[in-house]
Amino acid sequence: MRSSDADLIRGFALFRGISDAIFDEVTADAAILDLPPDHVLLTEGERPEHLFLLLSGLIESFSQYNGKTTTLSFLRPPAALIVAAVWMDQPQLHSARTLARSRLATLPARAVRAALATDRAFCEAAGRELSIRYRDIFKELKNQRLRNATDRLANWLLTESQVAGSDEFRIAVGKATLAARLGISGEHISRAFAQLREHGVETDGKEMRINTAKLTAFAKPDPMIDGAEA
Amino acid sequence: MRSSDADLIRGFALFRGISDAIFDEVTADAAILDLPPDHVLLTEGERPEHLFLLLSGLIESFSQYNGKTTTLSFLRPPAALIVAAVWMDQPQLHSARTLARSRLATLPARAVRAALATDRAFCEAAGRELSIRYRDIFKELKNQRLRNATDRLANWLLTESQVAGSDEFRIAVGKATLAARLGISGEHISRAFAQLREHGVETDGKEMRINTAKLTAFAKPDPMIDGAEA
DNA sequence: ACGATTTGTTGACATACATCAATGGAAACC
DNA sequence: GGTTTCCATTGATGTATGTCAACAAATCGT
Repeated sequence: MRSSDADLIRGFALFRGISDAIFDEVTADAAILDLPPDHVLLTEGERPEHLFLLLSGLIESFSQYNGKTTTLSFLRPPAALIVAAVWMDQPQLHSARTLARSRLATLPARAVRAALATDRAFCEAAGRELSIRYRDIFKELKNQRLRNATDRLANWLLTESQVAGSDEFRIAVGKATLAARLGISGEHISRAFAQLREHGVETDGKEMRINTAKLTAFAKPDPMIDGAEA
Repeated sequence: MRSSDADLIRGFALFRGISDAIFDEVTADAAILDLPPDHVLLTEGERPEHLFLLLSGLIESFSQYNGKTTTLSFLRPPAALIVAAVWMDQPQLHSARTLARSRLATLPARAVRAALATDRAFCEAAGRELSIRYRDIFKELKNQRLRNATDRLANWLLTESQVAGSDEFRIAVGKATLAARLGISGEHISRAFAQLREHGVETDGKEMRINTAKLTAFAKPDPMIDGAEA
C-alpha cells in the first residue's frame, strides 16, 4: 500500500480519534483494489471477508429479488462499505459495483472485528459511522414512501446542486442509473425531467442548470428527509 | 424504578456484557413511563433528551411530510428507540406513538453519550444494536422497492406466523394500521387479503390461519429481505 | 468520418395502487 | 338492548408508474 493511500485512509471518519497502534493493526493486511467501471465487488448474501473503503471513484449498491433489481445508494469517497455486516459477521444485504473507475482499500473483516472488540475509540468511531448510515437509509425509506417519482428527482437535483456548490453541475451517472437510484423506470425519468422543465430545470445530456428558488418551491425539501447526514 | 424493571432493562441487548458500574451510571436517572394507547411519545425533528427502552406494549414509529403520514416500523419489547439520534445528538427522524398500553424506561441522552464515550463494552453493545437496526431498515427499503403490496402482506404474515410459532395467530393491530406499516391504503389491504385467500390465508377479524406451505410458495420469502435480524 | 452500439425520448397501453362513496358489520356506550 | 361509532369491505373511478415498441440522439470504435 502506498503511503499516500495510508494517509487518505487515516483521514476516514471510521478512524477518527483512534491510536496509531490500532490503526496499524486494522490496516496491517490492507490491500488496494483498482477497479474498472461496471465491476461487481460485493455480492448480496455472501459473508463479508473484508471491510471496503472507497478512496476514489463511484460505487452503486444494489439488490436483486425475483428478477428485479433496485439501486439502494450511490457511494462517493470517502465511504466505508458493509460496516454492519462486518461487525455482526452476517451476510451482506446488498451487492455493489463500480460506476466509474474506482480505488478501494480492503481491510480483513477479522481484524476489524478484533479491533472493535478491544478498542473503545475505534468502536465509537464505527458506531458513529453506523449511526450516519442508519439515518441516511432511514431518510431514503421516508423519501420512497412519502414522495412520488418527480418529487424524488427534484429533491435529488437540489441535493446534488448543493454538493456541487453551484446551480450548474454535471451528474456523474446516466439517466437509467439515476432512475434506478430513485426507484423508477428509465422511461419514467424522462417524463419526470420533462415535468421539471416547468419548475426551473434545464438539462443538456448530463449537464444540469437549475433555478434553485423555483425548484425549491416545487420540491419542498425537508432536512428530515434530504441531504446526507454529517 | 421498581427492581423488576431494572432486571428487565439489564437484560436488553444494549447492556449485554457491560459492567454493573456503567449500567448503574447510565440508568441512574432512568424514569418509567406508563402510557395509554395512541399516545405520542416522540416527535420528529426534536433533539432527543432521552433514550427510550420499550419494556412492554407496542409502539409505531411514523413520519409525516406534506400532509402524508407513513408508518416506518412496529416496535415490540425489548427494543431501544432512537439510538442513532441519541448517539449523534441529532434530531429524531421519526415520531412514535403507542399502539397499546405500553411501559417504557427513559435514560437521559447525556448519560448515554457519556457512557458511550468512556466504556468500550457499552459502545460495542450499542454498535451491535445499531447494526441490527440498520440491517432491519435496509431490508425494509428492499421490501418496499422490490415487492408489490400483496407480496409484502404475504411475507409479513409469514414472518408473524414464525414469531408466533404457529400457523394460527392473532395480529396485534387493526388492518388500517397494518396497511400503513406496509405502505398501502386501508382499502387496498382488504383487496390484498382477498387475493391471499387463494394462497392459503383465512382471516376472521384479527385471527389469522395460514397454510404455510401454500403461502410460502406464493410469497417467496428471502432471508435477505424478511425476518428481523438476530 | 462512418457505421454500429448504446442511451435517451416519446407514444400507446397495461398494471398497481389511491381515493371517494356507499354499505355492512362489529365493538363501544349509555 | 338499542344506538352510536368505528372499522372493514366493496365498487367505481382516477392517478402514478411500468412495459413495450418505435425512434432519435449521442457515443464509440475503427
